[in-house]
Amino acid sequence: MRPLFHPSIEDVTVEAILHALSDPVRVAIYADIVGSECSQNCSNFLNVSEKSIPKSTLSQHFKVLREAGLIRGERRGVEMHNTSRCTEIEKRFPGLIMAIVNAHKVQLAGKTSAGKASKRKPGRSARSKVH
Amino acid sequence: MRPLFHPSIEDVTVEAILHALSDPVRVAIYADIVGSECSQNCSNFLNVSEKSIPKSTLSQHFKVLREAGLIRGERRGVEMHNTSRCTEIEKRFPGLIMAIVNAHKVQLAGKTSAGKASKRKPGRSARSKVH
DNA sequence: TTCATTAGTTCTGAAAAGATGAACTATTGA
DNA sequence: TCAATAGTTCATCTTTTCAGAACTAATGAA
Repeated sequence: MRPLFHPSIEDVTVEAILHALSDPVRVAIYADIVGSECSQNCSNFLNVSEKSIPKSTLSQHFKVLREAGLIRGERRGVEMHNTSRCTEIEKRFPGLIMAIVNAHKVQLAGKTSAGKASKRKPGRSARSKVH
Repeated sequence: MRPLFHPSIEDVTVEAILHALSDPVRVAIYADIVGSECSQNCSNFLNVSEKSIPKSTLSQHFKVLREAGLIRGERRGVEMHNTSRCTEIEKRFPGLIMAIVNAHKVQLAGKTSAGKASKRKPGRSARSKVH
């Protein structure tokens, strides 16, 4: 198996980052990786969306995130450990990642309180996470 | 001719914004519109890229920007006046537009000084603008 | 060792999105 | 009324994305 490609930070482009994060599944994945202490493997995201996503598609999504320079993927035995490269990117494009992740939070918050203003269900939050 | 569609600000999504700005031609157009006092019509952008862009393609690009909620297009007589909706978007997604536009500036700056560090040609800047 | 299992990638064909020339619409000015 | 201009829409081609099937590589059990 061909080793995974990761661009060096100076080759990372805004276009690629925006493109990668313009997909709802990919931002969801990325937000989870950024927001989690421990690294995450792909299978944790099989149900990131309403309908479950085929693993070939997930694999492609991870590839897009990797090749945009957003995450680093490391094979650890049989599974994959994905970590975010956000400190590197923060250096190159200050504020970019924060702004995007925040904007997404704003949007999600708006969605759940769509019908009745700021009254949210007491149940589990948007996506429960396995740590 | 069907009147132009503009989403109301609460229907604007991060995904659509990122997608719209993940295209080099579209960010260039958008940056120009944001950075210019007077509104811009489409034909000003026929040479926004190295090779000239067909007007059907330009028209599509403007449509994408409009429907993402990034710009407002108004027919004034025979031509179109495009203005940015950045203050609205700033309210909904604070810092987002700034971060993206800045990131793009960083990237452009890095490109021109690629060979010799921070020594740039004295000529015209990346794109000259007709005001 | 050998085999089954698990995690992920690659291949391939189908579906969706994007680009663009040609035809069209609407406004202006001669 | 007609030509010119600015932009849109349509039809077609190209590119990208999706997802099932087949494949690879590591692990653990027999």
